[in-house]
Amino acid sequence: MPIQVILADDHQIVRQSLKVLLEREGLKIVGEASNGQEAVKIAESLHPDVAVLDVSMSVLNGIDAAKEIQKVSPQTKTVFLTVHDEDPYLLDALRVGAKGYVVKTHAAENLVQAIREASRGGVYLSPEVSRAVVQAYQNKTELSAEPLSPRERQVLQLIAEGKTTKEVAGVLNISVKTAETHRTRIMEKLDIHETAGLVRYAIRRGLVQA
Amino acid sequence: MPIQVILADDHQIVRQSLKVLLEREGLKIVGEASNGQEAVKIAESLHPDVAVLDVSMSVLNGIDAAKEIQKVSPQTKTVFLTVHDEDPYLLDALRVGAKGYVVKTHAAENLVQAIREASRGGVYLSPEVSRAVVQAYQNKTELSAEPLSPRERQVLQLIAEGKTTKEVAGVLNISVKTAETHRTRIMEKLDIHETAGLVRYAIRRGLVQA
DNA sequence: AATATTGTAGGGGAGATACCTGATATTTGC
DNA sequence: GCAAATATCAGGTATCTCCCCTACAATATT
Repeated sequence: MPIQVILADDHQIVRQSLKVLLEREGLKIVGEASNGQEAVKIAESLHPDVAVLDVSMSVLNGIDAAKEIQKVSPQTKTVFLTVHDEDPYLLDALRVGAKGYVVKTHAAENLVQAIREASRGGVYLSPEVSRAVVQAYQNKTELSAEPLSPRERQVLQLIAEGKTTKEVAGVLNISVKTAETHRTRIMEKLDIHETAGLVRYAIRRGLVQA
Repeated sequence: MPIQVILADDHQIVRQSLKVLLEREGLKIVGEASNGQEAVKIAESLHPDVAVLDVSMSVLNGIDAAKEIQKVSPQTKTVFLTVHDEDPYLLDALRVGAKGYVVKTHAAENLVQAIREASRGGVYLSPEVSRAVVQAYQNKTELSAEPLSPRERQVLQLIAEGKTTKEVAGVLNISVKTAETHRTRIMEKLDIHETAGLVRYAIRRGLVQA
């Protein structure tokens, strides 16, 4: 039985291409998502073996999506596929229990290998990033903790994408007042007190692209 | 005889995937490049019918690469494949004689169509961007790489730095209403309607740092 | 067991933003 | 030289932001 995979990437062309490539390798793409929220939904209904997630996606980023997916479909292993080879992204990924981390500049074989490895319970990291992990382990380097909770990060991302508080509430299916509370707490924690500052912070953190 | 294509994208995985997809459509991928400089080299030696170029690439970006390719292989048509759907990028592309402009969030069929169209001397633009071109033509607006006046750029920068309209007025020694007017016109020109969008634009344009 | 954090929700209010209309003087471009 | 763009200023309004406060249940943490 082929390994069942879902793909989440906000670029449809990339998704379609990956699908063709992965299916040629004998993997079964059972679902596609153009953002993290969609990915969580289809993971919940399809319970795939592996979820391949881009880190930077609109509405809900890959990291937070992975956390959600763990809850709604614990057997699903997560493999990140991303353009970011910087430590913080990798460490975030590991913290949410990633079974694979593949940088887009690398060969497609890496991704295939990561999916296969993840599906049988193993872990696969792109060469450079595994070097970073070893180094962090050796130095016992603590990762600078992101002060925001997952929900807050999600709200921040939506704000940075230009959503009003009302729209944020709509997307997340919560009351406007709750969205406002999140917003307030984000500003408090980051000590940033205007939208512009939040947007710049979100871009630095990679929650949204400039 | 199949259309001969070269692919340039700094993400190997994306390139490999696209290759598989395009070849399934009967196109012949005769070369690959991971940056603009490489793309120029292989265009020079292979003289493909079409060069598919990502706009953002290291070493030499897609726009400048296209210019070079025109010189070393005049018969090669250029199709841009990019994540950017903003006017300035499109304009740059058109200025260097692009025969196609496809946004990555769109379906792969668009890319295939663009390549086919370009190879037989036509032009193909993704729906949104062609809308922008038509609009610009109708309004006789210049699809300006920088549609803002110096003053507007200055105001935008202050906004992106987190200043309120009142503060902007203070810094520039103009009335709040004038600052407001500038803000309004900036939004009009850029077709961006929230602060968050303005900030992202300003960062992309390099007016402020994230 | 006690405390802190998170996610949820609400009341109320001052100020900012976004959009509408209008105007006038100056500079710029063809 | 005259039209277009630029920079200036103003009144009005609906909506949104940002801040103050409270509250409670579910987790985490200690």
